[in-house]
Amino acid sequence: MATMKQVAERAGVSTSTVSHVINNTRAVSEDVRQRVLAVIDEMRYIPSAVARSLKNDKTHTIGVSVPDNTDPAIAELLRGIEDAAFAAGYTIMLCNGYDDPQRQAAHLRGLIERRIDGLVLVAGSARDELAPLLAGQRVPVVLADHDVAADLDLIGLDHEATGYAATRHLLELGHKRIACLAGPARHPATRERLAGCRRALDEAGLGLDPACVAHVAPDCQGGHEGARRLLALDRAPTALFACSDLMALGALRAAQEAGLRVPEDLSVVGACGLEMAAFSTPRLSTVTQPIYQMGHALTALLLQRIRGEQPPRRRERLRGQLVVRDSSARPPVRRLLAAAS
Amino acid sequence: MATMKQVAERAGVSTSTVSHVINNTRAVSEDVRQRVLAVIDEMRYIPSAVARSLKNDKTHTIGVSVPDNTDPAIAELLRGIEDAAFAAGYTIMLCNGYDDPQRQAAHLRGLIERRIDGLVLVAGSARDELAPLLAGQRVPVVLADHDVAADLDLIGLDHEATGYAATRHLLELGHKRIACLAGPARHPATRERLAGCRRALDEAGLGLDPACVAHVAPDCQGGHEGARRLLALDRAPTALFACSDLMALGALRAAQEAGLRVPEDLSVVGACGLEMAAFSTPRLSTVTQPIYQMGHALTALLLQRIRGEQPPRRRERLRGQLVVRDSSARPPVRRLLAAAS
DNA sequence: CTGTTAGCGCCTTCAA
DNA sequence: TTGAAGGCGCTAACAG
Repeated sequence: MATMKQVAERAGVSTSTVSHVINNTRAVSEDVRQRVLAVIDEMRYIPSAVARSLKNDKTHTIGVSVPDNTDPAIAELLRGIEDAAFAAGYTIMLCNGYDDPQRQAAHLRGLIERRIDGLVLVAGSARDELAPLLAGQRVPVVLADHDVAADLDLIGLDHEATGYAATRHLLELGHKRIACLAGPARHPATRERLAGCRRALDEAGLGLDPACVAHVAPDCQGGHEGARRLLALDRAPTALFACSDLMALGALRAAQEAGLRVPEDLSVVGACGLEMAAFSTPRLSTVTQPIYQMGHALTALLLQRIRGEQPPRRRERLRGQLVVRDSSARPPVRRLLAAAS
Repeated sequence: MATMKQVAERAGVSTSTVSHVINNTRAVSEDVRQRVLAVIDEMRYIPSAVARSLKNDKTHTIGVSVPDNTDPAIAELLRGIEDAAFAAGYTIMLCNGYDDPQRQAAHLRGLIERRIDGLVLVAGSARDELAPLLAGQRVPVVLADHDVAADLDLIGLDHEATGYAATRHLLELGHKRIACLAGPARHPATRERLAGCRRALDEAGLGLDPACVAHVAPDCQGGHEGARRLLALDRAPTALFACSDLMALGALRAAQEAGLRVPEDLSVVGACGLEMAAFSTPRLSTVTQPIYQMGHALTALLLQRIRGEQPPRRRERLRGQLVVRDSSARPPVRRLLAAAS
């Protein structure tokens, strides 16, 4: 791989001249510039960002640590991050933690070794392991959704509001017996959505029956299992709030298998706004989440910090929007009467 | 950020000694080693991979260029790549090309500047722009699925076999009028699946009616539109082979809206093996694809090349497997008769 | 307008 | 068992 020195020799100039034509960093006579450019082209010279980084103490690379890029929500976040980063000339280093603190810590260390300019962290459940690593270095860090430390920027989703909105919707349709299909209890997002659900129920004077909460894996499979369990309850719910669309899709299937029609016998509301949730049968009512924007905003903020600007500490949670489609409707009359009696 | 020099000073030794305790690269007396280690810990020293890279001409980083990480198949591939890379101590640099040659070329250049040790390339439709860049450098490159140059390793999917298997399945059920919901015609994968479909049809003496092929965007939306078009045909098909599960899901919805029951009135077979395709209503019959394995194998191969081993040029296409679920069945009798008349 | 030089942080002979 | 020194490829004073 050609080096600047070789280019300089071949063009009969000094390396600094080559450097300056490349970076437009000082006046160079036109004929020299042309000659240098020609040699660069001829030798297919591409400057080494690693040498540059060593000199400038900047890599123009940002680390992104996520639990699992296979989760559609994470994939969308990643896209928002990558778009913003690319527009600013930055490249992404991607790490999947799989909620494994060991692995996450190892990844983080690798990123720091590689001297990333900044980090977008979706901490998952493992906060404690990362704190010491982060503390020692002064790498700008922004948090996506999962909180880790109060003195870091955080842009997340307002899960409580999401849970509340979904549940209110069900309540307004007339449902009295509402169950919640929740993700793993250790995930804060799940807990918050559940809290929002509970608040709506409390306000309606109904309360959330602990038996009506199923904690399962946050995917179709999990949603399927959880819904099956909930639908087998003695006083089965007439409506389900699933904390994610994937789980909701699993629930739709469980309802189908139980011989229940959605929405006639059972209403289901999800949360996330996946594209395919608009194409399920029935089309899923859901609370969309501005995930792409979250990734984009997060990255824009991180880049500000990297540039040394000192925007005020940002801590906010974006709100989604209820989209009513075909999976939610008024409760069946019989059940309604039964519940009222 | 602490440097090795600072550590050396604080520990009262030379930098070379520090280097050697870090890398276990020559004998160091136990007390010195302990002292150095203590200082490292105290100063939270983390060695700089960029300096190391400059010296060793290795970054332990591999670039990954994909069309769009939001596509579930790509996300899965990415996961396979990341897993294999992480296990070997490598980190991923992710780039989304969005099928935009300009952007892809810019990304590739960025990766080369950063001196990635190797590249996993999902070329999308833009091959020509990348060739010159690749040619100049001698970065090991492995191709995922999309072919670009014959002298590069390629591990892909056997799309032809996939199309064939799906169509055979439909044929064996007794369908005579089979349509194909295809992705953009410029995607080789689409063309190959279509070719497999055509071969099966030809073998059965039926042939593929051009009117029965709809080229649409490879997502739910596209599948929905395409299916609507196909189902509105004069002699509507009794079965649909969708070149991806996402499109198949969209087709399920279109059928529903057209008042057709799946599989009683219409059979649908997808391809990919998404988790959620097992939870749709009805559950989708599909041809699964070993995408994770593809990513894993590709990366293992790339790492071999990076290490300088010279495994024989590899060119292969992995086969998926037909999974029959609930979206495919024998054609409706009336239509069968109509088609036969 | 152009060249010389000193390092960025690390590894690695070569000496001691 | 340890240290000194040169150099990886590049940038940025500092001279000329």
